[in-house]
Amino acid sequence: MATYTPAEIEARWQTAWDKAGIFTAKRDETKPKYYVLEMFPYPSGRIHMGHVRNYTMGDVIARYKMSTGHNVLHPMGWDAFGMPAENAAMAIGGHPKDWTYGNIKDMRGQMKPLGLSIDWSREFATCDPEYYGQQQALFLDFLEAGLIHRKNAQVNWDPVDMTVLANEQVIDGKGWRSGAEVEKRDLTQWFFKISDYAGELNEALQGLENWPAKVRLMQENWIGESRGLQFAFSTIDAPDGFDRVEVYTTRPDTLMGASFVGISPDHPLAKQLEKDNADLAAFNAECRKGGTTAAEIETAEKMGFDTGLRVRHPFDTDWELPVYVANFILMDYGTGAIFGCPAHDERDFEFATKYALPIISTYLPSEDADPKVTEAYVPAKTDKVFYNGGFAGEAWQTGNDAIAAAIDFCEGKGVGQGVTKYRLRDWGLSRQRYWGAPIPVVHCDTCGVVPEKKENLPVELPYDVEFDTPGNPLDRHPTWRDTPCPSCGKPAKRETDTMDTFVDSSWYFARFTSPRADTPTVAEDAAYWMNVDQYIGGIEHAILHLLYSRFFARAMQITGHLPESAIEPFDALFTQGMVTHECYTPEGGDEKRGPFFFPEEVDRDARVKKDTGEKIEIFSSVKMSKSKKNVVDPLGIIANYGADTARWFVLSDSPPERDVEWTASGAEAAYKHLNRVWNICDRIGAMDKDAAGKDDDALLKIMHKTIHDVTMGVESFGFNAAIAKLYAFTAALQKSKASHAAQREAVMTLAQLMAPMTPHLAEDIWAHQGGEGLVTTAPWPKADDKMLVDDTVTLPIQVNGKRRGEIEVPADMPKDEVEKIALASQAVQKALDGGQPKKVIVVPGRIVNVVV
RNA sequence: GCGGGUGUGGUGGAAUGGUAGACACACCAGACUUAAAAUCUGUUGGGCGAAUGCCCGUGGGGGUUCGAGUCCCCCCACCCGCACCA
Repeated sequence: MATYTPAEIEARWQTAWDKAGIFTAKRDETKPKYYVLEMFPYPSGRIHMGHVRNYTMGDVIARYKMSTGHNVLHPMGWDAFGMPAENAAMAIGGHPKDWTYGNIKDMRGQMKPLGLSIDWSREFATCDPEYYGQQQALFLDFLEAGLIHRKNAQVNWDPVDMTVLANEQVIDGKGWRSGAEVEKRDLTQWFFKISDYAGELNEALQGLENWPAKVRLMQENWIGESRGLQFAFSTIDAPDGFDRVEVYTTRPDTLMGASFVGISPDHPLAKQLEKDNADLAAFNAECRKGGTTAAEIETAEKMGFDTGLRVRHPFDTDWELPVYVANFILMDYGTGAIFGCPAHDERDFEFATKYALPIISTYLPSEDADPKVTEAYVPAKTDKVFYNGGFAGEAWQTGNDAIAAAIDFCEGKGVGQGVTKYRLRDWGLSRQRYWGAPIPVVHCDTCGVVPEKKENLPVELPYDVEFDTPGNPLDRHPTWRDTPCPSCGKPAKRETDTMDTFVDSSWYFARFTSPRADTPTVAEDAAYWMNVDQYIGGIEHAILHLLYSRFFARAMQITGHLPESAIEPFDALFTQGMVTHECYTPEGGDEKRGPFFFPEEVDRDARVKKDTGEKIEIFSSVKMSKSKKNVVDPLGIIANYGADTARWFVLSDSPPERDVEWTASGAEAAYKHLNRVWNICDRIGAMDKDAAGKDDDALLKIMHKTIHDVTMGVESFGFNAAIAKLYAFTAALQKSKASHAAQREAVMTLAQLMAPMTPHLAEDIWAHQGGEGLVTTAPWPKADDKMLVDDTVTLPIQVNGKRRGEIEVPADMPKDEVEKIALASQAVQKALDGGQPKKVIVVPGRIVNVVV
């Protein structure tokens, strides 16, 4: 008997697919197109199980769509710019470019054995000058269209290394290399005006019906639309030019509970006042220390500084409020100034308690509540509110009404106006780093900031750079910066900032439609292939990458690079879970700190380390990471079991949107199953072709049900459920005594249904059974509706919602007859005990419930 | 701090508001074998019972419903994101 030899089978079929060229996508107006895309990988140098899972899911969709008559585009590329390449250059020497391209070569070599249906002819890396040159062209077009502007922004500054740090390089407020306390610094930087599109991006979320609701919700919260009142406090004896302090509030209904005005340490007024106030200057400097992340700012202790300045309440000019500088107020949001209402805001309450400011209640939680405020009362939007002073004579039913009514009231009194604001900030794209796409502008002493001419693109990165000192090597390069001004021709300097890598990934999906063109896109190709029909990637990209891409699609449409129909570039989105694994430490080890052992170093069942016999501890499954050593190398799995086993396993055990735990026993089981399928094929091949069988119909009935269920499963990302059905079908086939013809039909259908998941094994079975051509290009099997319906159904009988028996009835029996039979059943008779049922619910084909 | 998510047997998980635990792992028993491995068959949520059966059970507590793992409210635990990581 022959045995299943995945290594040989897989290599053979991959060669066959290559020869047939079936994955090369060409425009074909006669077929419906289908564009399936997995988020492209960062070339770290090694594929991991997360990649295997992500690309296998995309491959299942791509192969399924191919067999249902679609013209499929399924490309792959590399998100190749970014810090790790520079870090590697600094840590181990070498050059980011060499490191990156070396990694790409390695990873491509590791991905090919997976047997993915990828059109490799479209492959590119974002660090290819041919790609980022087109990106620079887009930048220039966006700039001309007014979609990009320059302004100041804060960065993390390491005062010892004299360099800008990424958030992830700031650890506990200190630089990761120098250990120096990080400062916030202002730099002039480029920004995409994404905030101009906040309203539109927010509104269009509603049309993204095939996106997960949670991603839409996360984006909605991120954009953060709010309706509020913008108004000004007039100041008393303030410096020139600061007669008023503009504030924005979403809670104008609590204006009569104001007790202080707070401004950001970066507010112009704070900066003006600190000139004559050393203590305030010191306070502001303290606030500028620490990281720039939202989490750090919001969890930092609330600190304030009384500037001594006073303002007048807009509704009572005798009422004076102090102006504090406070560390929790962001200059980027609203006007950088707020009024504090401690009675109805938890943060303001904390602040007012700390600095002994008045706490004035305007609402009470109930009519007879104690008016003495011991904690902030924040009415929910739908809460009934009980008015307690404030705007005389105004009374509102709920918190929500109160806000809208307060805006009307204030506008009527000439105090400010209602405005809609967004939390979304403009997208800063400048990075003070080498390994990114150079921003194609020139700084000229005469002409100022001048865009580079398109014919001079790409502005290529110089290769001869040094990483021995921190900071941006482009700044130190002796000649690269020198260039004639594109406007006046005099000697000028290039900008040395490069683009955020999120820019690279914000349009790559469009580039795949014409990857070699000398314009960013080609109209006919973009029109044919866009949009991405199915996009697949990690939930960690739910906000930034996906929001930036949506903005880019709009910007590219405005500048003529994408058709209007591609304004939302991803028709359907699927966010898949991670691959996790147990962690192993020595006995008494720490779950978070280790030290850790690799899975192959331990004997899991004996709970010992293999070489030393040392006892080990097993900790729960978490995301695979190098630091925890809980990684399983896909290459090892492929070498031992083959790619089909790896593919089958990552699809089988968990729903795709959830995390999947990699277990050695699970992988082993997947391998055993594929062996079983192979053996069944082998057995059927050896059968007597003419021998009579029995129960052919039963086998074919299961077959058609499986076709139906697997088709539904694949269409709805229910891969794990589809695989469960395939297990059941396999078991039925294994036990079947049906005729050769029926069994052959069954095993060939099994191969077709498995083909998207385990394509190599499926091809081999198909060929063994004499199937025509490749199973990959064979049309998807169709379930025969007649075979799906059963003549009789088993209905559970419930009494008061508890299962008490069952009846078997013809599937098409009318409701009243079912009811009769149910009532006559032993279980119901017993429960009725001679009485009458109060109510009988018959759900046809489902259940009968008798209420007694 | 803010935002999002998850919670079902020993384990991963299944279940358009309609028989909770499909399918798989693990365990146990059996077949085959001199033996082991491989393979095949069967059992397996907990409790009570000789038994047709009965009671309990989807993180905890309430609610809506003829019927709730599923919908609503409150609570607990864990995970993810937070704008210069990709």
